[in-house]
Amino acid sequence: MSAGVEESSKAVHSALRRSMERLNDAQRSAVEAPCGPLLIFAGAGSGKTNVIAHRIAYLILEGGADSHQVCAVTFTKKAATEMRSRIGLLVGNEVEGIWCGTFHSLGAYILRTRGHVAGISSSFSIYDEADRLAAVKRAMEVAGIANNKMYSPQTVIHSISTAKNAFLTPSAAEAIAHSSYDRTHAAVYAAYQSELERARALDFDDLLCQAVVLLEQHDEVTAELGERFQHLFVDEYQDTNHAQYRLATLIAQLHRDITVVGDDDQSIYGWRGADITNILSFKRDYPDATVVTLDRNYRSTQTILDAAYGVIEHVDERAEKRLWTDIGSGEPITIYSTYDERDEAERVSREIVRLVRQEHVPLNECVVTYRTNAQSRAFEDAFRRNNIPYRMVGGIRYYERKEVKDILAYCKFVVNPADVASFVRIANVPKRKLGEKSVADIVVYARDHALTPLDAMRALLETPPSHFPHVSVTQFVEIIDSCLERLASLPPSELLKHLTAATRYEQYLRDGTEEGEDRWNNVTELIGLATEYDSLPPEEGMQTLLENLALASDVDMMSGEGDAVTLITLHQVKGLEYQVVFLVGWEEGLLPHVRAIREGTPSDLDEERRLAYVGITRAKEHLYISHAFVRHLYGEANRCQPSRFLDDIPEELMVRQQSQLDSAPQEERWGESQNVPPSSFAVGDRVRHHLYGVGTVVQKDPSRGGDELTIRFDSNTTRIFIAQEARLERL
DNA sequence: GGTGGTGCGCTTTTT
DNA sequence: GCGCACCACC
Repeated sequence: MSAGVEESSKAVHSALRRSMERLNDAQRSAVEAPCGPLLIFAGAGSGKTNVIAHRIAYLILEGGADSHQVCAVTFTKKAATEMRSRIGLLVGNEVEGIWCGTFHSLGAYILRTRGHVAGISSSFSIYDEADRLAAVKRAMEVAGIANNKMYSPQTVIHSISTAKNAFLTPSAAEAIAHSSYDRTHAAVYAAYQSELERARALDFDDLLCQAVVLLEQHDEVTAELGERFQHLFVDEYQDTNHAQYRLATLIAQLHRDITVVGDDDQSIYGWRGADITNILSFKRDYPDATVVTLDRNYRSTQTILDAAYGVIEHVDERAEKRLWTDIGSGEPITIYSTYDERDEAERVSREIVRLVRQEHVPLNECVVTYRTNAQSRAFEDAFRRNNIPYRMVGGIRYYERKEVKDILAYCKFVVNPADVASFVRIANVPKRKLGEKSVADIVVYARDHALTPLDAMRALLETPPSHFPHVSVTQFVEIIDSCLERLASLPPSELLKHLTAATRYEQYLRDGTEEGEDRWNNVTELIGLATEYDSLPPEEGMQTLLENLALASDVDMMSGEGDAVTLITLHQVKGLEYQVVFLVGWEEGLLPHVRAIREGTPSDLDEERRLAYVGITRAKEHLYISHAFVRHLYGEANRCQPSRFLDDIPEELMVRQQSQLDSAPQEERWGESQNVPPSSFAVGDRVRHHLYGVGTVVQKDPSRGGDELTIRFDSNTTRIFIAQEARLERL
């Protein structure tokens, strides 16, 4: 080692020591805990990522561990990127050796590099949700099951996913089925799985489950991997499902150096199979485990923490902990009682404008968070009306746009010509007179002769049946062949350019409309994205590009550029923090969601509660919570009661702002009031509403809480009001 | 085989 | 209130 390198390594060491001086006692004990099982209960805003980064840095710099033996698993790619850069600040270039990624990418990595011992092709495709749906539909056809109310693809997908997470093979699922309903699902599962095998494709569940099966059946691979990843770190442990739990356990089996970090209070993925008992019984799995609780919060005011505690303390099964801070109590929480979702969005918009103008809050520090994606609409409209820039996370994802999916499907098909889902998607895009019927024929021929769709087309061109679209198929095969020839030599971005040229995709999209331009822009954006993989060996670059896009989440794609308010769901906002947080739609039926109330178990309600908790703890300084008395769903007006969770926030922490507009007094809970005298409005009356302007009463229905008036406004919008509540002015 | 109309079902949350 | 699936017609 040269003197220069030694010098710089000493500098890094002292940087780490200086940085560790800033940790509190609990954080330091977590960082310095000896190798071996370690459980860190890390409350919201307790400096969790910082602690993991320090522990890994400490392990490498002070403990002499090789960075190549460190594996850090997170829940999202964004978290992985964040983790990697934090570690990099402490250990410098050493960070390059660390394996850092999501559980699904870990599964993909294991299967690509070692799957061959189980007969898994290293060029397998990853089927996303849409591919999976299409495959289930094909499987239902093959199994002769009609798509009806009894057997919808959605319920089948759910059954298959549940079966996979329980490590049931199709035949095992069939064996334990004790109703014709279950047997039918098992039959579709079997057809679906052979559909995937033929396509050399794995779905999201397979990435985890098949990796586990591989390790369980091949001790030598487990041992090799255990050596490779001697130090395992798992973030968001409360969100791990059974398969992820087993994967982590298998990797850690050899060296037993596993650090898990999580917060049972932030477990919100139970519906997706996450098992909160994984974290609660870590001590049972590893009796010698060290347990550290981080309960000092560096993010929020005490008011916000107390509100959060008020909501979470009612959860039955939780590890008791209460966050504290020395930041001070700060501002009270503002509660907005609003008329409907439009009013709610308008109030939030005006407050954002005020915050920006008067309190100089950057828009980037404002977030609006809701339970369901559908709620974003009212806010998009209001923000556009008020000229407030916003960015929306989720909704129509970039990589789910048709044109992006089409181009990616071409790439997937070139990399893996067995990929039926991709083939079906692109066979006739752009239109080349290769219709549904012919495509189906090719797929069936491929299935019957154990060929890839590509080879099936070649065979069919040799001995074409009657009415075979010879010219179209030849054209298509030529395009794919031209890409195949270049796959090993052209970098991904160049191959994409060749592909768009060969398919005349630009001409196809740029039809002169503005929408066409947008769509072509999405394609060029994709080509730009692909250049990031150009430095890898071409084929590997393409493989990695496809894998990263398949496993990217919305939050990963969220750009931090530009000054804008963020619109995001409660699930996706976990892990993020903002100066000002608006929690909207706090109504019975939305939060908690009807499904948790109606057909759910008490633990489903607890999960809703934790969702509320996650929302509250995102706020650094200002927290606003709003609810509406009327909410439009499926175009219909629904009366709503404020969420029960509002009752659990101590009254002295909040300031209530009733819409002075059009709602009844707060004490009077909606739906409780009876015998409201009929209103004096009649069909045909001309009225004025302060938000919607002038309109005509077109319908009047007496209801429990007052007369429901349907009013058609001159602006052409129709709204339903409760006559006694809405401040309507007769003209 | 492609296009355009109608009707139905749907919205939790996502790697 | 919208998107998608199905069907009738070109």
